[in-house]
Order: sequence, then C-alpha cells, then structure tokens
Amino acid sequence: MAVVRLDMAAEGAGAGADARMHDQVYDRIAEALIQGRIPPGKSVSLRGLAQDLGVSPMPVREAVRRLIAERALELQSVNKRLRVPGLNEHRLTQLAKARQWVEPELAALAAGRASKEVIRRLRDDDAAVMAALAKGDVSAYMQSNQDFHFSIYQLAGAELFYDMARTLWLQVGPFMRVVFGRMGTVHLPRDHHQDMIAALERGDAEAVRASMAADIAEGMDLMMDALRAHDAEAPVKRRGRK
Amino acid sequence: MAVVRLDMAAEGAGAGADARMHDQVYDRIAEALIQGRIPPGKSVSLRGLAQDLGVSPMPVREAVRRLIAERALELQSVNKRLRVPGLNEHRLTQLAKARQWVEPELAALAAGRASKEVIRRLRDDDAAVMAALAKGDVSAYMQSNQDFHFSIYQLAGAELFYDMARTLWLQVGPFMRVVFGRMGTVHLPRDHHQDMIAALERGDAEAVRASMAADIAEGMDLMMDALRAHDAEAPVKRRGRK
DNA sequence: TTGGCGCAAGTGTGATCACAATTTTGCACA
DNA sequence: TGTGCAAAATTGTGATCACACTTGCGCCAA
Repeated sequence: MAVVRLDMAAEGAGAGADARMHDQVYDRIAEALIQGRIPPGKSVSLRGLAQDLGVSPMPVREAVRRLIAERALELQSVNKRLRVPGLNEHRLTQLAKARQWVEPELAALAAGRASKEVIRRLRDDDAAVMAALAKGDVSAYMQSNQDFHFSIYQLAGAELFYDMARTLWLQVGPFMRVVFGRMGTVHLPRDHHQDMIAALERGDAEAVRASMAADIAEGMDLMMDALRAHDAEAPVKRRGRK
Repeated sequence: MAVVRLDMAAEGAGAGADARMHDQVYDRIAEALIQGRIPPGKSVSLRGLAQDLGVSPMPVREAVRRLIAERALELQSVNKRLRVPGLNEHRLTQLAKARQWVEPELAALAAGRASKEVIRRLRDDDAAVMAALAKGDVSAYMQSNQDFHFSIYQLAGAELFYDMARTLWLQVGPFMRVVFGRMGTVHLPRDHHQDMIAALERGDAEAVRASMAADIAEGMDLMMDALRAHDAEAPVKRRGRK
C-alpha cells in the first residue's frame, strides 16, 4: 500500500500546533507533490491519505478540496475518483508559459530587496543544488532548487504572484520527477543561478528577470523534450496504476 | 440579514442535478462574487450561506474551501472568521498585472478559432454591454461584459489559463462593483470590443492581444484611480461592516 | 445616562455515521 | 485454465453532533 511516505507524527516541538489540522495536512501533501513523490496518474483516496497521515478523513477532505482547486489533484469525471493529473503536452505547454511569465516577474520584483543575509542563503542553496547535481541525487536537487527559487520569490512581497508560482510548482512537480528520473540530472542548467545572484546583488531587475526566464526556459524545454520522446515511443498505452 | 440574494431553489430545469451539490453552491457564490453582489470586507459565515442557499453547511464548507484557495474569500488570521477580502492598492496592482498578462494571452490563442456563430454571439454580447452602459445599469454591464470576455477565453482551449482568468475575475469582481457604483459607468471604454471582434474575425492574433490588453488596461486604470481617490479622502477609516 | 461584566448565540473545525456508486475480490462453473 | 457474476470492500459526498473560541447583547450598578 503506502508507496508514499507522508506521516506527520513527529510534528516538530509539539507545541506549535496552533495551525489548523487541515493546513498541516495540506502542507504535507503539497510538499509531496512538489517534490514529485506522488507520480502523475497515481490515484489516491481520502481515507488512504488520512491513514498515511495518521489523521481522520475530515481534515484531508478540506486539504484535498484546496489541492483540487489548484489543479494539483483532479476528480476524474468518469468515476469521481481522486488522482494526480497525468502528463500531456498540452498542459505542460501552458504550465511552461505561465511559469515563464510569473516567475521572472517575481524575480524582477525581488531585485534590490535582497539583504546580504539573503544573498548568503541563496549562495548556500545554489551550492546545495550543485552538490545534488554532482551526486545525481534527484530528490536533493528538487528540494534545494525549490528553496533557491522560493527564497527569491518571497522577497518580491507579492502574495498573489507568489501563490501563483506555488500553484504552478504543485502541478509541475510530479512531471519533473518523472522526467529527471528518466533522464538523470546531467543535462540540467547550472549557470543561471550565479548570474541571478549577481544581478540580484546589484539590484538589476531586468538582468534578474532575464536569467530567471532563461533558467525556467531551459528546464521546461528539457521536460518537454523528454515528454515528447516518451510519448513517441509509447503513444497511448499507460495502463496499470500502482 | 440576507443582504445578498443567493437562493438556489429554482435550479433550472430540475433535471440537470447531476453535479455534486458543493459544485452548485460554489457556482452560486462565485457568480455572486464576480458580479460584485458581495462587497469587499463583507463577512460571511458557513451557516449563513447555507441558510441563504437552502442547503446544509457541509457543501458550503467545500465550496468555501475552494474559494479560499482561489483568494476569492479569506479566513481572517485574527479571529478565524470568513470574509470577502478588502480593497487595497497593493493587491489591485497585482491583479491588474496578472490580468494584463493572462487575458491577452487567452485572446491571442482564441484568434482564428472563432466560428461565424461565435462572432455573432460576441456582437450580441457587445450590444448588451453598450445598452447597459447607455442605461447606466451596472449589474447588466458586469454580466454582459463577463459574457463577452469569457466567450473569447473559452475559444482558446487553454483550461489552465481560463481558470486563472476566472480566479482573477473572482477577486476583482467585488472591487469593480464598488468602483463603478461610486463613479457610474460613463467613463468606461467601449471602442476596444469592436476592434477585438474584427481582429478575431480575420484571425490576427497580435491585434486581438493588443485590443484586449488595451481594454483591460483602461478598466483597471479606472479602478486604480477610483481607489486612490477614495483612499486619499478617507485614509484608514473603513469601520462598520454590513 | 454610562460603564462593566456575564451569559447566550454564533463561529470554524473535527469526528462519525449513512448512503449510493463503483471497484475489487472470490468462487463456482465450464 | 479461463470466464461470469454476485458479494464484499472502497470510494466521495452529505448530514449531524461536539467542541473550543469569539462576538454581541442585555442587565445591573454607579
């Protein structure tokens, strides 16, 4: 059964349980999706998730309703069952376009707002990205890359855009994991992060926007190529769930 | 009590009750928000909405959870109570930027996909918009303007963008109603729709994009001016709910 | 009349049960 | 070894109750 680990037993210091339970549940599932720990097409269930997380089905219902609204999960129209949306070119194209607008926009807004403290953390995150690439560790790469990007996005102070970016990552996550798992991490771009940090440091908004756009374009192109290659050799099959 | 009419008793032909109840509830509330029938800052409650709609609180909970995810409603962090988000310049700026990207994009995608049938309906919608402007009927204007825009967006065949646009309208609706109610409909742009239809007809994607961008820019600028003017004369007050 | 205080009403959240619809299982039959 | 088909398990949805918490109203005293 439990293919995906989602437990929330630990819960840190135990004291911080101020947040509503369904929020914590949401965070767990969202994180799992962004990290790609739940594959596209995978079907899930309220009671199943509830059991994995060690909570009752009620908070899961609320969390899942939210994830459905964000298109991170979908309710199949035929049998009304829950699953992670599958991969297809049409959707990936839209996700790529959307990412290439919002995220450079966020990056540009962040320019000039980066303290030395933040710059330092960005360098750390980037170092972690490099290390993960060197080791070929897909999970570590996705985690540290996410940290890098969202550290920047948070600087922008634009909640609406931030949430849009987050929603997009939620949808791209499962795709990304499959693609990288299929082709390894060797081809991933590594130059843009350095440029981005430099531009951020000198407050050059347009340069930040440009390198962010380039970074995303390369990543999404890679995914698109991989998807097309895969679809070419296995057109419509894709049976079996698990 | 019931300041806002939301009843769903009629339910059309009665036969189409295939959709889940929470979807119908969602549609009702969403429509009310887009039409601006629920003012910014207005606080609502699950049981209150349930009673207005003649359903139990359960489906309302699911609908509201979805609306919160779309930022069409918010859960106040202080007292954990539900309300329609208030107006402020920061948020309106982001909404304007987002609209000015997604909606021209959708319009461009729709270019060349418009059948004669659709063009005819667009002319009808535009006529209704003009009529509403002439009469100064804000409700009719908002309804027919929405019909006009979303008839186009639907053509694009880009579900992700379509939903993004819908989410943005959900957030802008309450603002718009207040602004127009405050300044009347006389200043609203009316030229762009004609250009847009013409460009749509000859399949000129860039022209469609441009006129859509102009249409939205004018509308949002108007709202921004009105908001600034209002904030200038009544800085931080805004007491009393109702 | 005005201030303060306590209780009733209203709030969102979580748990649990019921139910119709679907999927999966299991077993008899060929 | 396959093949139907019915029983059992699982699914999302809705209703209802309980609970901790906040708000608001009204009463009493000064």
